[in-house]
Amino acid sequence: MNRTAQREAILKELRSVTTHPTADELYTMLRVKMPAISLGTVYRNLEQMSQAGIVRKLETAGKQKRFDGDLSDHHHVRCPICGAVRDVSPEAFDGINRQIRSVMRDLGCDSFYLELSGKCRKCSRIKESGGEDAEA
Amino acid sequence: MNRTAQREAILKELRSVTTHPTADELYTMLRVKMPAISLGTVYRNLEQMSQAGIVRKLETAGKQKRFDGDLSDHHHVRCPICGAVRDVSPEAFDGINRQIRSVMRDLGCDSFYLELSGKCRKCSRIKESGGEDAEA
DNA sequence: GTGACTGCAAATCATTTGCAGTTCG
DNA sequence: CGAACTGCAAATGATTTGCAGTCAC
Repeated sequence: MNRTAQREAILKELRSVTTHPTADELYTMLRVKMPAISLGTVYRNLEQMSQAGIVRKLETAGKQKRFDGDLSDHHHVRCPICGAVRDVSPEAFDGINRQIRSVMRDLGCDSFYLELSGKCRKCSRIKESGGEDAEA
Repeated sequence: MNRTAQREAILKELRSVTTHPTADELYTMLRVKMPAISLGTVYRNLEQMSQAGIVRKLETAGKQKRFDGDLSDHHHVRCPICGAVRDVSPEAFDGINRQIRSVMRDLGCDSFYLELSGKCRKCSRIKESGGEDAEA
């Protein structure tokens, strides 16, 4: 894998945020500094780096994939209204993860993905029915 | 919600299998008995019934959505090679689920999805590199 | 030099939607 | 009858891919 300005910019941008952006959110962010970058390149590099284990492609619900530059072992909360994803601190899951891994061993599984669902701050504020910018 | 032959056929078909079919797998299965049914109708009804809580739309990884007619509380194992989804018996997760729910309470979350990853029987047989009908 | 990579545009694939004609209650 | 539903076909949205020109090593 070669070093290219685009790849480095993508990785740097992804690592600088905790928002688990989608490919095109990243594309929009990147264009500020690098106006000529193309969406295809963003997709290609994210895919490549996730294959290489440099970034993580999240297996979240919702149609757009989200990416995470933080490779540490942690889980996510996804807002069912707007699709935003935030991290949960891993400590609370220490024991739980251990137990899940033990069950996995019996089942011959090799990894798992645990996603919580809970409204984000912004969407909690929006009372009832006033549903704005919804996602799946 | 009206009673229609299509809706009943879809629900009956979905409940008769444990394969967690995608909309178009279901469409193919249904056409045997009901050749005139359309894919759009299958999609529309699955969406509707999942909104109504009659069936479950799985939040699995992979691009195609899968559906489950079994509403009982259970988790899934997804084959990373072919995308097939199978159930895991809920007993092993009794204690784990309880602990997760307790953490969720602290975080203000209201549900969670846990997906294991493990090769299905068929894909395990395929040695190395002989990768056939892959999915995401 | 050549293989990896880029921007661009067209292609693909799953899913959704508009429409005009049925069917259910 | 009126609302909910259907089949069909066209539209949408995310992602992928083919291509011709560039860049990294």
